[in-house]
Amino acid sequence: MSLRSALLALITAGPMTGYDAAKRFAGSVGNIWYASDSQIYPELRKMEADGLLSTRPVPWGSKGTTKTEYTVTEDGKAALGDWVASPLTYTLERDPVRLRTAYLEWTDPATARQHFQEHIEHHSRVLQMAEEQIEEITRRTHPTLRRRLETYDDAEARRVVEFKLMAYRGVCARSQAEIDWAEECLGTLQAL
Amino acid sequence: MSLRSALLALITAGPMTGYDAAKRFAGSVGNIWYASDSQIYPELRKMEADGLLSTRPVPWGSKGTTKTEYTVTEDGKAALGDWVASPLTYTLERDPVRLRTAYLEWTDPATARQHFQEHIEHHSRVLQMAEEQIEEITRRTHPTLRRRLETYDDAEARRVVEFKLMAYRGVCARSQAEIDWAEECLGTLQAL
DNA sequence: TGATCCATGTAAGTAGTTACATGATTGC
DNA sequence: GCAATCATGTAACTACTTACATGGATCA
Repeated sequence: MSLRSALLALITAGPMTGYDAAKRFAGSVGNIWYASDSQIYPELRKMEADGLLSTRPVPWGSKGTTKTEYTVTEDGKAALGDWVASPLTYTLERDPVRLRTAYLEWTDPATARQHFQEHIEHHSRVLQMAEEQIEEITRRTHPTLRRRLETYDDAEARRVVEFKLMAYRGVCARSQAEIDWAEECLGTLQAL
Repeated sequence: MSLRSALLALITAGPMTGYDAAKRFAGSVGNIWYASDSQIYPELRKMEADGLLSTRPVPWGSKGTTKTEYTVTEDGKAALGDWVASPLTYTLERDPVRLRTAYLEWTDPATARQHFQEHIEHHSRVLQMAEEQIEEITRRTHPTLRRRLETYDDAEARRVVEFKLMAYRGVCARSQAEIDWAEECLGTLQAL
């Protein structure tokens, strides 16, 4: 139900169409919980069917065509509240990187080195993304956040901003740890 | 195909029955790539069908019953080699903890605090598990590793051990980073 | 004789992936 | 007139989860 919660949380920032939701998703929550457009559209419909979202057709173009605008219902807000308050279920480790690392004796040193280098590159990209988000959140230039903050007073807004920052600081901390680890491994590899 | 690779890697330590594989899995690779018994048994059969494992019935009990012993074939070893050498595909972030964190304004401070405390508890357990594994690997008392090392000479064995250690050091580094992050968040929460 | 291993699954369901599919609109 | 963006999906597949199911062997 994470996708559902992510969408619910996103749309609490304000009513938006499916397309708009998909775009905003990619620029905000999607950095933390990735979902493809082909997952988002059907999920929105299911959420409407379940009463978490209400819809309103809004005209689009000149030919009388419409697009669908979604708004979070009271039930939707309640569901979001339930979700944040429910205990997280931690699934047991399932880590492709560590799995690969544990059996690197089955390849040559050059390939092993490359494995760690790619890990560093990947997490450098993630780190950069997270730092950009932190920047936009701190300066409150992030479009979706901006919209969300309109409905809060100053003290509440500070709280809202702080939680978003915590999340991305976590992403940074994690990626930095991954980079440090991979660099240490590269060192050990040399010595081997 | 990670489960398949994990099983392949496990059974390169030496021939084992399905039950034995499931038990050893839980005590070794399973710490890095969890799988339930109900996933393991059918996968072993599929791997046999695909020629990665060969089987031999071994008698069990007194009533002429048998259990199946699996051995990695040459094809299986080749597949394992291909897998370690293939580039890892990094999927985009999908992080339930960060997702939850980003929307903690939808709950009360006490629940928010609990969220981070549970995170710390979870990662403390993971950290402890990884440290235990490191201990057993370093002292070479780990039963599956011990069996694996029989087929290697001293220099190779050192290399094999080192990769296992790298993997678990990664698990430690990650969990430690998670704990540090959650503790920092608890601090920020107080100040809020 | 009862608990605890040993031994091996199936069946139904959920979540997510990959690839494909289509047409209208706006701005240069 | 053409590209980019707006708008919205479906279909087939893979991986994993949850819950259930069964019976022999060993040992106190």
